[in-house]
Amino acid sequence: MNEPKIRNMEDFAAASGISRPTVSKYFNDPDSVRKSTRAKIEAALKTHDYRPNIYAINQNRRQTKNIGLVVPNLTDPFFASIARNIEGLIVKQGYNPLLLSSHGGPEQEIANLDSLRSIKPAGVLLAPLGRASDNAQLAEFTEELPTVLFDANIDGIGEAFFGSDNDQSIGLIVDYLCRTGEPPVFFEMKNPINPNAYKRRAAYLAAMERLDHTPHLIQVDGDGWNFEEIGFREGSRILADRGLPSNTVLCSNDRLAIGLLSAAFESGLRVGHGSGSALRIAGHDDHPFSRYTCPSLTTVSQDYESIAARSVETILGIIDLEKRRENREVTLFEGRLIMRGSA
Amino acid sequence: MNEPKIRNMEDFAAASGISRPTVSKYFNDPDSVRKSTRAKIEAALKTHDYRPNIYAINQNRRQTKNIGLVVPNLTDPFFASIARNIEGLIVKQGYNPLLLSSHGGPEQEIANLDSLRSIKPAGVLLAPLGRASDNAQLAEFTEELPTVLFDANIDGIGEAFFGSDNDQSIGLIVDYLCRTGEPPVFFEMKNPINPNAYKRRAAYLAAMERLDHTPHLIQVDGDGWNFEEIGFREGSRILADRGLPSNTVLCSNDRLAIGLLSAAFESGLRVGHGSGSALRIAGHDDHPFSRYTCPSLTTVSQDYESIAARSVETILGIIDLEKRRENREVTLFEGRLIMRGSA
DNA sequence: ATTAAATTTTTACGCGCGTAAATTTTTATT
DNA sequence: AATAAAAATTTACGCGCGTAAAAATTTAAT
Repeated sequence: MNEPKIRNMEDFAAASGISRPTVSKYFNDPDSVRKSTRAKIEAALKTHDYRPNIYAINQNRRQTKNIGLVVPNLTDPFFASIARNIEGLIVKQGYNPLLLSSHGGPEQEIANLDSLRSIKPAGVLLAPLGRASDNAQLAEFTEELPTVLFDANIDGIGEAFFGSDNDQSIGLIVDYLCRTGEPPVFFEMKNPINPNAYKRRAAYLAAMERLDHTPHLIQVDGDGWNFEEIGFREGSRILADRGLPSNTVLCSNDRLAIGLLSAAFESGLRVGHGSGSALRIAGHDDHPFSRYTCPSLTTVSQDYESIAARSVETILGIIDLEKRRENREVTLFEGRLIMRGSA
Repeated sequence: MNEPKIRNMEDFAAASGISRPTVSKYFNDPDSVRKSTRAKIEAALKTHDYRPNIYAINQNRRQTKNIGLVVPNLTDPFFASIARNIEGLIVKQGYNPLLLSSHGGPEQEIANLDSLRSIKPAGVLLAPLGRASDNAQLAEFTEELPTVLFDANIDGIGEAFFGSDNDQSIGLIVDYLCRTGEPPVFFEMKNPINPNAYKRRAAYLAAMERLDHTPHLIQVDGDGWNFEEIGFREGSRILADRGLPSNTVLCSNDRLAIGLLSAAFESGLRVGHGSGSALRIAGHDDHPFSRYTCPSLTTVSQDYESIAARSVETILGIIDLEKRRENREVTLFEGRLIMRGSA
C-alpha cells in the first residue's frame, strides 16, 4: 500500500521476505513450498496486489498453460453450450482455455489454428468443420500440437475423437417413429458440411432396412450453416409440392427441423403425434431451443457432457505425460430419446 | 528448408539478409521499411516459416495488440452474433480480439476482467451483465484499462456507451400494436437482470400514456438467464388463469416471447395478427431464431451493426490517441419494426 | 557529382521471469 | 545433540524481442 509500487516478481519477493526463485516456485505450484513460506507469500499477496507477467512466464516456461478450443460456429447455441462446458472443465484443472469460432468457414478455421500456433498452447480441442475443412492443414497442425477432436471426426487426425454414436441414436429414433406411426423419411442436405450428417444418413438407411421398411431420402439444396433457413425454404417447397411419401419426417439435425416446423406451420399443416395431426417431425441433437418450438421437438439428445469430459481428460492426460497417444482412440457416446410434442 | 532451423528473429534476420532491428521494424509495420527490404523479408518468410514469439513481443511492447471482448452470455445467439461481428471489425484493424463470456454470472464477469488484466489488452469492449454486475469492481477495472460499454449501460462506467434507444424502439412497436388491434400489456420479469429491461418498462409506460391507453404490466417471477423457460412457465400459468386483460402481449425481449409462444401453443391458443387468432405476441431484439417461431415473431430489431461498428471505432480511437475521453459519450441507435406473423 | 535526407546496420541494454547449480538454512529423524 | 533430508537462498544465465543511439549506407534532390 504505502510501499514502493511492486513492479515485478523481484519487488514482490522483497516485499514478502522470500527470495525470488522461491516465489517463482510458489506461483508454479503453491504446494511446492513450505507451508510457512506459502503463508508469508499469500499474506504479501493480500496487501500488495501483484500478479506475475503472463508474457514473461510463457516466454520461459517449457509449456504454456493454454488450451485451445476451436468450435465450428459459436452462433449455434449447441456449440456455445458445449464450449462453455469444456471451458469450465479446463479452468477447473488449472489451465487457461482460449475459445475460437471458425464461423462456419474453412479459412477461419485455418486462421484459428494459426492464432493458436502463436499462443503455443499445451494442447488443443478441435471440433472441425468437417467436409469444408482443409484436412491437409489440419493434419499438419495436429502433428505440431497435441490435438483431440470432438463432435466431428476426421479419420486419422488428432490423438483421439469423442462424439456421438449416430448409428445408435438414429437407430433409436427411427425405431421409435416406426413403432408409433408411419416409418419416417429422412430430411437432409444434399451435400452436408458435417461428417455426422453422412453417418446419420447411413444410419437411417441401415435402421430402415433392419426394420423392413423402404427408406426414403429427401435431399435438399443449400449451402452454409443457416440450417433453419434451408429447412424452411426447402421444406416449404416440398410441402407445397406434396412431395412427402410419409407423414413422418426425421431431420438430420434439429436446426433443419426447426426450419421445417416453421414451414409446416405456415403451410397450415398441424404437426404432432396426436390423432389430429397431419405431420410428424423429429430432429437430432436436442438443441437448446428444441424445447420451445411449436410443438416442442421430439429428438435425440447427445451426451455432450461425456463428450466434453472425456475430451478434456484426454488432452490433459497427453499433456501431463508429455507423450502422444500410440493408438488413436475413437469413443462414441449414446444418445437418449427425447419424446416431445412433434412426433 | 535446408538451412539450420530458424529459432528466433536473429536467425530469421540472418536468413533474410537484413539486420534484426529492421526485421523487428518490419513486423511492427511492414510499411515502415524500404520496399526492397520488405521484399527481401517477405521472400525469406515464404521459404522459412518464421513467426515472432508473441510472448516476447508483448513483454517488451508498450502496448499489446489485444482487445478484450466480454459478453454476458455466449449461449444466447444474440450475443454470439454481435460478438462475431465485433471480432471481425477488430481483426480488420490489425488487433487481436479475446472473447470471453460471463455465462450470466457476476463472479465470472469479474473473473473475465481479471483474466484480461493478465493479458494487458490495449482496450476492452464490455457488455456488462447489468444489475448483477459488481459495479465497484467494474469501475475499478475501467480506471485501469480503457473500456467501452455496449448493449447495457451502467452510468459513469467506461469511456462511452453504445446501445439501443429503447424509448424509440418500444415506442415504435407499441404504436404499431395499438394501430392494428388492442393495446398491449407488457410481459416482463419482476426483477430483470438487464438495465435495458427497466428502460423498456419505462418506455412502454410512456408510450401507452402518450397514446391515451391504460398500461398494464405483467411481471413474472424468475431468476437467471433461461428466459424461454421463464416465459413458458409463467406464460402457461397466466394463460391458464386467464390473467390477460388484453389479447395483445408485448414481451420485454424475444426470448421471453419465444417461451410465451410455446406456452400459448400448448394452451391451444392461436397466436397471430389474423382475424382467427386469439392472441397477439410481440417481442424485442429480433433474435436470430425469431424468424422461425410458429408463428414467426413480430419484433423490433436492434441496429447491432452500428453498435458494433461504433464501439470498435471508439475504443480504437482511444487506443490510438493514448488518451482517455474527456466526456463519456452515450449514443443510442434506433430499432426497426419487423412485422411478422405473431402480431 | 555533391549534398541532404531517409534507411539500415551495429552495438547495446533491458523487459520479467524460468531455471540450474552451489551454498546456506531449516526441519525432521534418531 | 548429532545427522540426514528438505527447503530456501544466492548467484547467474538465458529466453526472444523492443528499442535507443551512433555510425554507415543507400536513395533522392539539386
